[in-house]
Amino acid sequence: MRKSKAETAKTRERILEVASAQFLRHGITEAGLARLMRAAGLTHGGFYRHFVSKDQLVAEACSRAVHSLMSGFESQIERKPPEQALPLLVGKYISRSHRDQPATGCVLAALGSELARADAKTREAATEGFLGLSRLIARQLKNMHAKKAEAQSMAIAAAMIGAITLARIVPDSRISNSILVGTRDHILKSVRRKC
Amino acid sequence: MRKSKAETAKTRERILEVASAQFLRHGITEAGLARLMRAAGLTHGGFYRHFVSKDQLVAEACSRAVHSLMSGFESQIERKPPEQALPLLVGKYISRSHRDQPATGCVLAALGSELARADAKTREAATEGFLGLSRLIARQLKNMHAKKAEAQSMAIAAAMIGAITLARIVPDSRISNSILVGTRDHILKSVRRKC
DNA sequence: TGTACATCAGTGAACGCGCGTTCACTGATGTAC
DNA sequence: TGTACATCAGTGAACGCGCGTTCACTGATGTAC
Repeated sequence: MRKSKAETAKTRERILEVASAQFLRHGITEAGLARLMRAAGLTHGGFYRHFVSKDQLVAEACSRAVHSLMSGFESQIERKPPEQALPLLVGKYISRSHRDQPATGCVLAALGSELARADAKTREAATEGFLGLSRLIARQLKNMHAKKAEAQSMAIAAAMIGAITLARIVPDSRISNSILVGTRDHILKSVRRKC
Repeated sequence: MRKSKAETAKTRERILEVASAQFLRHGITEAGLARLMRAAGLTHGGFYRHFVSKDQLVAEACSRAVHSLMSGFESQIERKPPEQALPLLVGKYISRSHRDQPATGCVLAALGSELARADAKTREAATEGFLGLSRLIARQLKNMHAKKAEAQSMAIAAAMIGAITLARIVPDSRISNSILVGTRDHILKSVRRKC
C-alpha cells in the first residue's frame, strides 16, 4: 500500500486543507480526527504517518489558513492606492459573505476564544495572522508616524475580528447586519478624519 | 438525603456560579460536568436534579455571567457624566486585569467563537449581553442622533471584545499590551472627535 | 537494466479515557391527617 | 402538635459513545547491488 513521495505529499496537503476547513467550521475540539480523515478520503489510522499529534495538525492548519487568507487580501489590494485599498480590505473582511462562510474565512474570527487556550505553536501562528492583517492595514495609513499607524491598525484589526465574531453569534440577522455596517463605517470614518 | 428548599436553591446557584467560572476559564466543551460538580462540592449524578441537560446549564450560566458583568459596569458608572463614564467603562473593559482574569470577565470575549456554534438559548443570552454593553456605551454618546449612537456603540463594543480576545491569544506580552492600549486610545479618540 | 530487499503509506481493530446521561438506592424534608 | 407517608436531593455505579493514539499487517515504492 506504500505511496510515492509525490502522492504522500499531496495526501498531507489534502489533510491540512480538510482540517483547516473543519476547524474553522466546527471548532478545534469538535472536529475529530476520524471524521476529518474520512472527509479527506482516508481512514483514521493513517493520520500518524503525517503528523505526530492533533496539536501539530492544529498548529499547521492554522498557519496554513492564516497565510492563505493574507495572500488573498494582498493580491486583492496590490498596486491600489491606500484610499482605495483600505475600504476594499475593510469591506471584504467585514462582509456578510465572510460572516456566512467561516470555512474559508479568518482563523481569528472563527476560533478566537479557542485560540486563547491553544498550545504555543498554534498561538504563534494566530499571532502571525493578527500582525499580518494589522501591518497590511498600517501600510494604507499615510500621513502618520509609524508608531501611531501601528497602534491604530491594531485597533482596526481588533474591531474587524470582533465584528465578524459577534455577527456570527447574534441570531437576529437585522442586528447582525448592523454590527457589520456599524463597525465598517466607524473604521472608515475614523481613518478619513485621521483620528 | 433530601435537602430543604432553601438548600436546594443555594445548591443550584452554586452550580451556576462554578459553571460560569469554569466555562469562562476553560471553554464550554472542555469544562466537563463531573469536574464541575466536584468543584461545586457534589457528585456528578445529582446534576440532573437541577438541570435537564448541559445545554440548559450553558445557557443559564451565560445569562448569569452577562447580567453580573453588566450590573458591575452599571454600578461603576452610575451618576457619572458621560465624559467620565465612557473612559471609565472602556478603560475597565480593555484592561490587563480583564485580560488576565477570564473567569470573572466578559462572556463574549472568553467564549466568542464557541458561542457562534452554541444553541439558540445560549446565543440569545450572548446577544442580550452584547446589546446591553452596546446600549450602555450609546447612553454616553451625547450630541448625536440615536441611530448614529447605536451604530457607533456597536462598533465600539465589537472593538472592545475583539481587543480582549486577541490580547489573550498573543503570547508576547508587549504586543498583547499594545493591542489593549491601541484599541483603547483609538476608541476614546474617535469619541472625543465625534466621528 | 534487472533483481532482492528494506521502507513505509494506509488499513482497521483495539487501547484507555472522559464525556453526557440514566438509574436504583438512601434518608432527610415536606405534607396530609 | 404528633404521626405516617410521599417526595425528592444527592450518591455512585453503569450506559453507550467518540475521542486521540497505538499497533500488527499489507503491499506498492524506493534503494542497493
